[in-house]
Amino acid sequence: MDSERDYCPVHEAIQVLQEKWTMHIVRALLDGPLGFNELGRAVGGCNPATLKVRLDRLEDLGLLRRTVHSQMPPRTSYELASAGVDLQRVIDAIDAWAREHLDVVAAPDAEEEPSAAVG
Amino acid sequence: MDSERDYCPVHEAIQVLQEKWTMHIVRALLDGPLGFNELGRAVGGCNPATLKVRLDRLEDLGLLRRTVHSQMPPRTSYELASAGVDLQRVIDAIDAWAREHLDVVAAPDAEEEPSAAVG
DNA sequence: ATAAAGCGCTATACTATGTCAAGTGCGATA
DNA sequence: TATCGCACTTGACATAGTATAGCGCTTTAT
Repeated sequence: MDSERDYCPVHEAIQVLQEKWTMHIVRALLDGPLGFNELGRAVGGCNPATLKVRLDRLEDLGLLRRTVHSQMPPRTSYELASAGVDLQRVIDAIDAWAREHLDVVAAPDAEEEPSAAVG
Repeated sequence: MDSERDYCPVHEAIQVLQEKWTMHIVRALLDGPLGFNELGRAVGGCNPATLKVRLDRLEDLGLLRRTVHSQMPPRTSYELASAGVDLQRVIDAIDAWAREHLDVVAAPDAEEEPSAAVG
């Protein structure tokens, strides 16, 4: 299906980023490495099954690194690789957009003009 | 659940953007208004049921505008509102990231260094 | 010493989300 | 005249995500 048209990296990127929890995971890890359960909580309660699947995929794509510190008791940490860190730009863009447009939705005050006061 | 912690627009934005097809829809509409089926095809084959749900939500959020040109035969067009157009930044960021990092995945050539030749 | 909690998962059974196919009523095209 | 295409809607289905429990072990609390 994808391979029929010429390969489009943006399309591919969107496919990855739109999976549930993925962006939250990236965002959480931008603040520094976290353990498995810790990360699950940081993103707002992702269940372990899904979390593992996402993490594996992101590791495969080279966006993050998994480091096992000890088998027993289990201790692992997940940390963004440079390709993952570069997603900061994306998160920042979303952040900027959200502050400008979603706050308005939350507080229906202005209608058309974003006015000058944002930051 | 969300309302327990203080409201976070970024989190909210991610919730919207991570729904399947949403970013593809926005991206497609950045090139100009499209009809319903046309849009479905442009995003790569979204089914009408999901497409309608997304479109309604995006309209609710004020990201796009739906214009009915005629009831019978049906003719409608979907067009980004200014809040939607502003997502261009987000798409651009994803685009830039994807070109730098996902192309490497598609063409396993270099390993660590993205080298100088990208564009 | 003993009990409870927590780590990083995995398995299982479940719900929600997204998909496919068909169908509507009419006008344009073949 | 038959077929297609428009913008959807409906309902049966497949897939994606969720909740819960549990593993073997260590640390902390009692």
